[in-house]
Amino acid sequence: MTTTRKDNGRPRADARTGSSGGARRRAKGSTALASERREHLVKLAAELFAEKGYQATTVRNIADEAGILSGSLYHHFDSKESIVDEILTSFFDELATANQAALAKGGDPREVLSELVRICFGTLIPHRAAIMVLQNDWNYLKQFDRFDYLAKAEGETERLWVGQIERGQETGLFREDIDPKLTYRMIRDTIWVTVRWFQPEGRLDAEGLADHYIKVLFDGISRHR
Amino acid sequence: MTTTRKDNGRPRADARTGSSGGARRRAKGSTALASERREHLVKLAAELFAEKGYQATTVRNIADEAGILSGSLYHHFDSKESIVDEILTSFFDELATANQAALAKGGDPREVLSELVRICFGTLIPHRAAIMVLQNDWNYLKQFDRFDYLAKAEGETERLWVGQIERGQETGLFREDIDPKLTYRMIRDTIWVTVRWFQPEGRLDAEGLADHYIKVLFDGISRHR
Amino acid sequence: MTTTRKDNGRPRADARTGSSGGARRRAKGSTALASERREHLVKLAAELFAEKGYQATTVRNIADEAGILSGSLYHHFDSKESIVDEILTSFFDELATANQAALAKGGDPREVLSELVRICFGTLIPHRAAIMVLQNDWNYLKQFDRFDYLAKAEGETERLWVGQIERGQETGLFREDIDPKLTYRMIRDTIWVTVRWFQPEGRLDAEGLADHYIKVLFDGISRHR
Amino acid sequence: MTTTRKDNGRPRADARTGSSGGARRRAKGSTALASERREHLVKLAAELFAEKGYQATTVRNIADEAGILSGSLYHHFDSKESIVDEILTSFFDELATANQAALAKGGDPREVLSELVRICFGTLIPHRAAIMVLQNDWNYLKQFDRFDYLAKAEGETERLWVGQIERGQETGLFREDIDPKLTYRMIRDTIWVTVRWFQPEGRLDAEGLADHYIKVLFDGISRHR
DNA sequence: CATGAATGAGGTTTCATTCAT
DNA sequence: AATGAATGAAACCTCATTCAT
Repeated sequence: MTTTRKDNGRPRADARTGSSGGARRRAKGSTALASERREHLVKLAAELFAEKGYQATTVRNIADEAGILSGSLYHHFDSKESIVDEILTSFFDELATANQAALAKGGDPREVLSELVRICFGTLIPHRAAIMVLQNDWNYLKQFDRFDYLAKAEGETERLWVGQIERGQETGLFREDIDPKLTYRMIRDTIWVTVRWFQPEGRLDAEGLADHYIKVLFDGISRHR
Repeated sequence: MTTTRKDNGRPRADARTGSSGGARRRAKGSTALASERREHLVKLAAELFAEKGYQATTVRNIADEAGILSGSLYHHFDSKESIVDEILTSFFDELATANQAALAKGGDPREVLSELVRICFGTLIPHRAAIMVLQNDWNYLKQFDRFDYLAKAEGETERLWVGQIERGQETGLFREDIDPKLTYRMIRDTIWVTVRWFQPEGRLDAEGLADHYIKVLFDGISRHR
Repeated sequence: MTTTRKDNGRPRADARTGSSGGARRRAKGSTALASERREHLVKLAAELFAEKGYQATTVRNIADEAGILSGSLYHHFDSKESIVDEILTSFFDELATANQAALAKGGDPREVLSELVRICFGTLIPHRAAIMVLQNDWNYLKQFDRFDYLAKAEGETERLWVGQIERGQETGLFREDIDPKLTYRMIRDTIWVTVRWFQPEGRLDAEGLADHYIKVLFDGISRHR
Repeated sequence: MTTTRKDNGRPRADARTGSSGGARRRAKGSTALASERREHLVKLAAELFAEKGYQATTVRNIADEAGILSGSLYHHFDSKESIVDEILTSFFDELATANQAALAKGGDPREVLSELVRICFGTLIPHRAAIMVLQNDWNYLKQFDRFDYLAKAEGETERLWVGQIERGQETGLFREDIDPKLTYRMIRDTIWVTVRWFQPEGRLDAEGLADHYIKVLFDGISRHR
């Protein structure tokens, strides 16, 4: 996972070259340093993608930011797509891991759901770019086979959430008159979409946001006696 | 408002065109028919923008869909921007009008807010494209001075909603421990973002969605007593 | 066959666009003129391909020759590949037709073979570029699925020739101790490869070349009795 | 000839390097081993050139095949050109030597010509790559001054062959009604071009091919009484 | 002897837009 | 109202080559 790679770990559908492709080894020394440079570039790209959008960010923009020529980027990455892929993969991997942990920890559905919400809000700062890209450019990216895995990952997450909501209904914790799937989607969207206006330096930090949302989510905005 | 126009009625801060571009409108013959053709083209463009995104949709895509050549589109529109402008303006105009009406009708904050929510969900179908563009491409479009008016309109809407929430808190209808502005944003985002997955033919129609959401919004997902 | 087209008549494997692609009609008036311009460009490209090779010729080279910008070429053609495709298709179509005609005319194998040889030499001038490209760049072009049809066409031609040689052996006209397939290949290559040095203005024209070759082919270079 | 060299022994008309590049050779330690490594690399490159063509083969392809990075190739070679140069030189040197030997051996023109033909076919396997490159990429390579020597070498070979054919006509061995130069070219091309489809493991080996061709060449494909 | 990073030039292609007809 | 040709800028990407380490 931390080796120097150009193909982002996923198999490429590179039909044209065909022929040999035999010798692409590399395993030597400076993996760590190479990775550092690479990660730096990814970070620069991520910021630009978040700011201007994936499509509107040119590879020259990225290269300029890094102080190199656009062609030089291709020493580190296969393509513009593979940069964004790396950003998204990193996000999804971390999210999946955290979700699994929350589930493993156990607790009643309300506790689990709270934890899941907190996890989501918790990614807002470290994975701001990934979430921004997903919000703004997913519609564009989804057309490429390369990103099919994202839809799959989202499907699994949905199952996880919906499962908890249903369990909550069965155990009498949650109202019966809400649709689990619909509710999940609204929760999900409500959280992620905050990335558009959320400012870490603002009045509320991510945790504060989470608390606020959990409050509203479970009990609504009405005053209950 | 219904004349054949190329400049979309709004003054543009388009430095490039300089001073000459002022008087390009026409007043010729079949205004009505021309307008019809124009609206048809806008509708085609809207669908494409919604499907593929504004940036990813080329003027050729639009022209192809209309069965004409891309250059011919410029008979009807100044630019690609002015097409999307038209789509967005139409949406915002209608929304503002409806909002004003809801306010004028009066009622307690809970009733007004319910109505505002219903209005939002009500635009999901007729203005699907505009909302989709706003969700996916706003980050890109906002960089152009031309679309500054959208941010302004949004600001006004915010004031309107926040006002109602605050009134609800003052009159004891809503909890004191929620942040009005934050709450507004979450409501707003939650509603609009549904455009991404909402399918009119699905289990729930827009009205059903609205009912569901209002339920959760006011009372949360927890079972009370 | 003579309509204005960008896709060269063959289906493209354009997976990415997917979506709509509905309206690419065109059937109107100036087909003839459009075709003229297009054919002119093809001719310019053909000359360059013949002179410098397909790979070494840039679309900018072609555009320069035509006095336009490289991007403008894409108003007429899908891609550089489709230009060369057009050149090759035109050659193969004509050759296949002529071959069929020669076969239909009948005659003993020696007569038919003579005619086939003459046909090949006859294409040397009008289809110089296509033959040159086939000689020099086929190894490169064959890797693209798009050109699979060329290999198929060549296979059919081979069957045709080999059939005649075998018939010649059966009827006692040709020696039994030659391999029909091998012989065909040598004849074929010997003819086409002349395109590298053949000069229409030289001592021998294409017909002279053909006569000379037929002489050697049937009776060898030895003096017989 | 066997020293480690980067400039391939031949003076380059390479204006770019200017005056400095003259003294870059090395005379250090393991000349023999270095030479071995070098030859190995040339062989790898040769295979790729033969398979994909010179232009289409990138230095990265070659480096990949060798399991090193593309930049590392420049430790062994001046440039991509000097690699192919080495391949071609080796072929031409060997061919010239063999041709001289055939001439020195003497015999009547038919015997000499047979031997020359056999020599050509004999290079098909050991110098497959060189011949392939000459067939496919000569048109491209000839534009560089560096390869002028190839045209010169070919000129000498032509004189040699044509001389034998003319001698054969004078001595009554060959028909008078064939053009010596034309005939030479056809023989030459017919032989070399087989490299495109010749498979050592196929029905006929190189010698078999030579026999077949010599048969047809001298006596034609017709049955003579 | 090799790496890893970068250069710089140039490649094909895209696309909003213009304009004479 | 539309065509068809072209522009011009810019996009992504490739690749031979250089060079400090």
